[in-house]
Amino acid sequence: MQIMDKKSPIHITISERDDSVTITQWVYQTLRNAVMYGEILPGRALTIRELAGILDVSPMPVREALRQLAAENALEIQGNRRVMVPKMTAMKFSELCEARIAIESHAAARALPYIDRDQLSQLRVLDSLIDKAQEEKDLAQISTLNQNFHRALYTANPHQVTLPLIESLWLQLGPFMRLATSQLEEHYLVDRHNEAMTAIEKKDAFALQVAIAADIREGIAFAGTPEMLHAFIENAGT
Amino acid sequence: MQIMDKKSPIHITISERDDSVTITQWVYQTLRNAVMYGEILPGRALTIRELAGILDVSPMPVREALRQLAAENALEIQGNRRVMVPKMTAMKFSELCEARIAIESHAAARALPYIDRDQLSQLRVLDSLIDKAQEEKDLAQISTLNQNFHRALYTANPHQVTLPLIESLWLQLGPFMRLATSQLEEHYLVDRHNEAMTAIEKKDAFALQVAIAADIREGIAFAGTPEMLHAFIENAGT
DNA sequence: AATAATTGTTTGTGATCACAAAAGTAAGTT
DNA sequence: AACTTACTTTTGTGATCACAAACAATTATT
Repeated sequence: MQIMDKKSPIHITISERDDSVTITQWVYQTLRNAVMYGEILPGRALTIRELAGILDVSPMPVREALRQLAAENALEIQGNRRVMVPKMTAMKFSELCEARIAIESHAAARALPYIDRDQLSQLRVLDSLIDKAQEEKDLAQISTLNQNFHRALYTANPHQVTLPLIESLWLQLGPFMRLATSQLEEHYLVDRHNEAMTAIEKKDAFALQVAIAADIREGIAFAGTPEMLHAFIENAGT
Repeated sequence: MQIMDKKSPIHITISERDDSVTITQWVYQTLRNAVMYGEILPGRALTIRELAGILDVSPMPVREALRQLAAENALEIQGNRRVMVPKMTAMKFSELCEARIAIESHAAARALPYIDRDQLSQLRVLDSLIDKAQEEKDLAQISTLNQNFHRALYTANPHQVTLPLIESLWLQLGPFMRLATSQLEEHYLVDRHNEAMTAIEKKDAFALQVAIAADIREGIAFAGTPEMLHAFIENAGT
C-alpha cells in the first residue's frame, strides 16, 4: 500500500538474492553498489523503513547494513541520527585523491615482493582486458577492470591491512567518479598499467609507485577542470 | 541467573552511562576501549548474549556495536559468523606499523598548512604534558597523550578523510601495544614530539614527516626485539 | 498576516520472540 | 579405546512490537 513519495524517488539496482548469503549481507552489497554507482544522491535522507520497503525485507537487515556502511564512511550519520550519502566538496575530493595516492602507492610497494608467476599472469590478463575495454570505449567496464587490477596487485601481499582502507576511499569517491564518467563521452586515458607492469617485472618499487600514482591522478583527471568538478559537486549537493 | 563461564572469563571496564548517548553508542565505546586496552584476548569468541549479560543490556545494541567494530577491523567475523579479536602475527604487526607511517606522515603533511596559532598552542600543551608524563614514567598516560597529540595534528586539516583510517590502524595495534607496554618497566623514549614541533613551526613538511615516522617507529620499538614481539604474539594467540 | 504553540505523523532505538544453523555433549558402534 | 552418530544446547539471524524523540503540518495567538 504505497501512498506517496515525499522526496525524490530512489531507484536501486536489485540483484538476485542467493540463499547462501544472509539477508543482511545481500542488503549490504545492494546498498554498497547503489552508493558506488551513484544511484543515491548525496544529501538525500535514507530511512530504514523506506529502504526496507524498496528492498522488500524487514527493517532489521537494513539497520545493520546502514550501520556497517556508515562505519566504512560510505554513509554519514548526522546528529539527527539521519543517514545520508555524504556531500562532496572540491577540497574533500582532492583530499581523497591524495590519500589514495599515498596509501595505494605504499600498498603497491609492499605487495611487490610477493608477486610470483601466477599473480603476474593474472595481472597481465587484467591488463589486456583493460586494453580491450579501452578500445571499445566501455567506460563502466574500464572502471571495474581498473579496480580489479589495483585490488589484484595489493592482495598479492598476504599480510593485508591496507585494502580495507583503500576500499573505503574507493567507496567515498565512487559516486562522483561515476557521476563524472557518465557525463563524459570523450576522454582519453594514457594506459599507465603497462608502465606498472614493466615496473613489476623489474621488481622496481619506486617505478611502480610512480606508475600507480600517475594512474590514479589520470584516472580522476578526466573529471577534468576544477570548474567541471565543481559543477558536478554543486549539482550533487542540491 | 548466571550459571557458568565455560570459557575464560571476560573482564570489561565499564564506565558510567550518560543518558544523552544511545545505549548502542555506549556499548560501542565500552567494547572499543576493551579492545584497545587488550582486555579481550585475541581468539576468544565473543557472543552477543554473553556480552549483553556482562554489560547488562539487551542483545540488540551489542549486535550493532559488534558489527560496527567489525567494519572498522577492530573485530573479525569468521566464516562461522563468530566474532573475535583478530590474532596477530609478526608480519601483520609489521604491516600495520608501516601502514601507520605511510598514512600518518601523509596526514601530517596535509595538515601542516592549516595549523594556526590556536592549534599550535594546543599542540604545545600536549607536548609539555607528554614531557611531564614521561618524567613520571606513566606509560598509560604517555600512550593516551601521544594519541591525542597525533589526532590534534591531523585534525587541523578541516577536510578530513584520513583520520578514520588511522584510527582503524590504532585500534588494530592497540591491544598489542598495551600488552607490550604493560610488561615493560624500563623503556626509554626519545621525545620526537619536540622535533615535530619545530618542523611545524618552520612549516617544514618533509622534516615533519621524518619526525612523525621516527615517532611511530620508536613508539613501537619498545616492543623491542622481534623475539619479544614474537613472545607476546604467541601468548596472545593461544 | 507572521510567528509561536500544538497536534499528528514519521523515524530511530531498544526489547522480545521464533527459528535454523552451529557447537557441544552423550550414547552407541566397531 | 577411537570414532561415528544422535541428541541437546547455544548462537546468530530476522521479524515484530513499544516507545520517545524528531519532523511536519495545523491551529492558535499577537
